Amino acid sequence: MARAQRDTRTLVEQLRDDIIALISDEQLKPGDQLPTEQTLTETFGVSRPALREALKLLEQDAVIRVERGKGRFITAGATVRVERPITVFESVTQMVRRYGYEPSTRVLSTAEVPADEEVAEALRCPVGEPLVRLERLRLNRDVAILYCVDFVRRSLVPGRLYDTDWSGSLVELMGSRGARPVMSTAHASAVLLPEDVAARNDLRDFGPALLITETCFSADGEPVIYALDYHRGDAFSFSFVRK
Amino acid sequence: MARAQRDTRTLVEQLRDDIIALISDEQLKPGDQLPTEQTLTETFGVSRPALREALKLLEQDAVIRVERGKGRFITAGATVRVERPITVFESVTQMVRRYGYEPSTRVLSTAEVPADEEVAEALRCPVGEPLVRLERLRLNRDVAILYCVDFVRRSLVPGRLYDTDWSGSLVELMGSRGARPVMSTAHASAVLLPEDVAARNDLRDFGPALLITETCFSADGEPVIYALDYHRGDAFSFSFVRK
DNA sequence: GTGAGGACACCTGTCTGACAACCTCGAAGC
DNA sequence: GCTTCGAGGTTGTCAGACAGGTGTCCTCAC
Repeated sequence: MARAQRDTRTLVEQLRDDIIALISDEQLKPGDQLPTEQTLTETFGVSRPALREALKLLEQDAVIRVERGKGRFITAGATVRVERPITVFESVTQMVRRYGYEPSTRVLSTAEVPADEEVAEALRCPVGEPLVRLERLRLNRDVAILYCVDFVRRSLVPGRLYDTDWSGSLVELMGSRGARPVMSTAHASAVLLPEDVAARNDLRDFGPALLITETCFSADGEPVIYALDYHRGDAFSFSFVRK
Repeated sequence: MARAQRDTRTLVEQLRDDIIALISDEQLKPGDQLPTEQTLTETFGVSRPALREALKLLEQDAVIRVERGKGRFITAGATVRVERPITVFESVTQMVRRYGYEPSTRVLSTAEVPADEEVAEALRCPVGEPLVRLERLRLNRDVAILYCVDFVRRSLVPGRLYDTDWSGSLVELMGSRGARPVMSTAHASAVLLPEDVAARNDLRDFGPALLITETCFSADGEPVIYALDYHRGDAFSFSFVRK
């Protein structure tokens, strides 16, 4: 009862964050014991089930470890955190801005193409399905930092291709069409720009690229965008936690 | 009570997996409603608190979404899964094997070096701290696929450097020293092999490399290994989920 | 004095029952 | 036809209780 209800989050989520704050405040280190359930319920003024749900979340997050009959203990996961990991979904546009770039976008080409096997599998559509293929380049102060190829189902973007503004965030665009991507599966590898692309766009000095091949899904689980993003090697570095 | 107790996992964890199985069995799709708490407690023969803890875990995993007063619904996260994502910690040795390679390891150099600023910050030790610098190459059928540089505190591997077998998994080695890494923070970027390394080891044709810079932590939260792993671009591709 | 055993306190795991807050939808009243 | 109200369904939260594992300390037998 000792708890403000302004917060729209559920009690459990507040509790989870409160406990993290407590670990930080008390400077608890890996191996240290967390206060017992009874103590915590009293400190936070909540019931045991609510507290236990919050603790369970932290346990799944590898922040704490539980030993029956003994107690709960801080693990290494409590100290190992990274800001804005690549595993949090965001649009390429957002990501680029977050890196401090304010890029201009150059639309290299838009075309209606039939789905080949690779794209068809990713977008779960028949081979030959009409798609829009979008080819773009993002430049920061006239330096190309990102070369992107995107595929979306033609049926999701009806109308004439040149009536649409393709220079903004594709995620936003799909969002306005009622199919906003909210998560994705991705693969990362290191490549060079395709030879013809480098030649056509004067990108010989692009250097090694981090290629992220990403299939974006909308809230109803439908694949919406299939994207190949070539990140200039010396312009991007992605972080993540492994546990 | 309808539940086998052989399983050493806690009831909640079994429940979480049971619910995932149920989603799969019933072929529930994103947007579909999950059975209500009451229904689920009856089908699984468990209490509501236990069930709720399991549901909370799935909620955190973005498998389900809850709307108060309405019910729980499947989200895209239920369908979007990836096997063996890069976000699960494992040793480089394990990872390479998982890719189907059976590489030989060539130890290029071992040396005792003082920590420079970059490494000192990662390993949270003073600049100048004595470290072991280990330089290795992994070859698959005589093709170099991975070039690794590792740093560990000298104090963790006492004894003469050449008395230690450095050709195996460094994670295992540290494990036998009581400091087994269990998680890490990592950064990925695309680079070329350092010029001198390529020259010295006849690696001109290595091509673009996916560089993963990783700090590995032991269970007690101490940084144990600082590693630079250059993955040959055409030999590796890492997958992960973003949500 | 010493070692083995048991009683007990402490902790987490699980269950039961209850009430509050929120949503939907239909029926009653206007 | 429209609005209002209320009943029923669903999740959010709480209180209390018992079960089972762990560690400690005391006692008792030797």
